[in-house]
Amino acid sequence: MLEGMARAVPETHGEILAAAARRFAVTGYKGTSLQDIAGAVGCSKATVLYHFANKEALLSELMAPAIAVLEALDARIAGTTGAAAQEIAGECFVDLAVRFRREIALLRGEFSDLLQQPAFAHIQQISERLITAFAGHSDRPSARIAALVVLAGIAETCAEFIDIPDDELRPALLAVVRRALEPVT
Amino acid sequence: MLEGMARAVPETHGEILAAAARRFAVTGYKGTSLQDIAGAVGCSKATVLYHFANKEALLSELMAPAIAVLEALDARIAGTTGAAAQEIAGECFVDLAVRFRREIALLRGEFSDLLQQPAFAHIQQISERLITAFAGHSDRPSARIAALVVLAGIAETCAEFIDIPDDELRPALLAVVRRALEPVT
DNA sequence: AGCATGCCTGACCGATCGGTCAGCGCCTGA
DNA sequence: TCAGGCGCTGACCGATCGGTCAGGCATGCT
Repeated sequence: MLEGMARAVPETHGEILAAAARRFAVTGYKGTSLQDIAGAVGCSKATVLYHFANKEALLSELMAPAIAVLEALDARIAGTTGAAAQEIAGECFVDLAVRFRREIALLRGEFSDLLQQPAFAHIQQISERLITAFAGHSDRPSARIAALVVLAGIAETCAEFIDIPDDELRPALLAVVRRALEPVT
Repeated sequence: MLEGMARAVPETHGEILAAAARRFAVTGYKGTSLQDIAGAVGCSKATVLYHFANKEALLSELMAPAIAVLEALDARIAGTTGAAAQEIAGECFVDLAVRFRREIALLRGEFSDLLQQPAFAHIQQISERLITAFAGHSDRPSARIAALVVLAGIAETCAEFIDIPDDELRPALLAVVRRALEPVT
C-alpha cells in the first residue's frame, strides 16, 4: 500500500478549492455560483458537489486555516489588559489580516450574514473580545468606536490591497493602529 | 384645481421608499427582494414595480440625497492640499457618514458591486479623491493605506452604530480621524 | 349614463440559484 | 475475466429572483 506513492491524477479537490478561493475573493460568497467555480476549474457543477457536501462546506474548508489562527489570537489576548492588550491585539490582528487577505476579501459585506451560520457562530464572540482589547478594556463609547474603526478599516484595507507585498502593508497598518487607538486613561 | 389641496389616499410611493430603506439597511440591497419590501408595506410586488421602474430605480431614489451631499463634499475638498485637505475632508466626511448612516449601511459589501452600475459610476472617482485628500496628497503608500483604513473604518462603524445619537458618534469619529491620519511631511 | 384615468393586483415569465440522482467510463484487485 | 468502486456527468428538481401584462375597481369629468 506504500502510502508515499504519488496518486496519479485526482487533484480535482484542491483545484476546486483554489478556484473557489479566487472567485470568492472577487465576487464574494453569495455572488459566486457553483457554476462559476465549476467553469473556472473546467468541470461540471455536479463534480463540485461531489467533492464538497454543499456550498457552505466549501467555504468552511476554505476558511479553516484563517479561523484556526483567529482562535489562536483569541487565546493570546485572553489574559491582557490596558495598553498591553491594545498593543498585542494590534500586532496579532494586523499579522492575521495581512496573511489571510484573501479570506477576508471573500467575506466582504457578507460577514454579518455568514456569521449567523452555526459553523462560524463563535467568531462573533471573538471579534467582540478583539474590539474590547482594541479599546484597552475601556468602557468609554469613544474607545469602542475607535476600536471598531480600526478593526473594520484594517479588514477592508487588507481586502483591497491584495497585490502589494506583505512587508509594505504590515508596518503601515501597525503604524495606523498605534496612532488611531485611544490611549488608556 | 387648487394644488394646495391634500391628496386623499395615495402615499404609497413614500411608504415603499421608507420600507425599502428599512429593509435594505438590515438585509442589504441584493439580500432584500421586492417581495420583502412589498410585504413590509402591505401591498403586492407588482405595486412596488408600478411606483418604481425597477429595483435599481428604487435604490437610486433612496441614495439621491446622500449622493448630492457627497458631490458637495467633493467640490469642497477640490482646492485643498496637505494638512488642510486632511482636516476638511475629515470633518466633512464624518459629518456625511453620520448623517447618512442608513444609506451607508445598505451598501455593506455591495459597495464595489453597485458602483459598477452607470448610475453610480462617478462615485468611484469621488472616493478616490477622498482618499487622496485623507492622505494629504502624499504619494507615500503608508499615507494612502492609513487613508483607506480611516475611510473604510468610518463607513463600517457608522453602519454599525445606527442607534446611538449623532452627538456621541460624531466627535468620537473626528478624534479617531485626527489621530489616525499620517502627518504630512 | 358613459368613458377615461390612476392605482393596484394575481397570474405568469424566463433566468438562475443550490442541490439530487441515475448512470457513464475507467481502473484495479481478486 | 469480471465485479465493484471511484470520479465524474447531464438531466432534472423546487425555490426564488426581477420583471411583465391584462384586467379589476374605484373615482371623476363630460
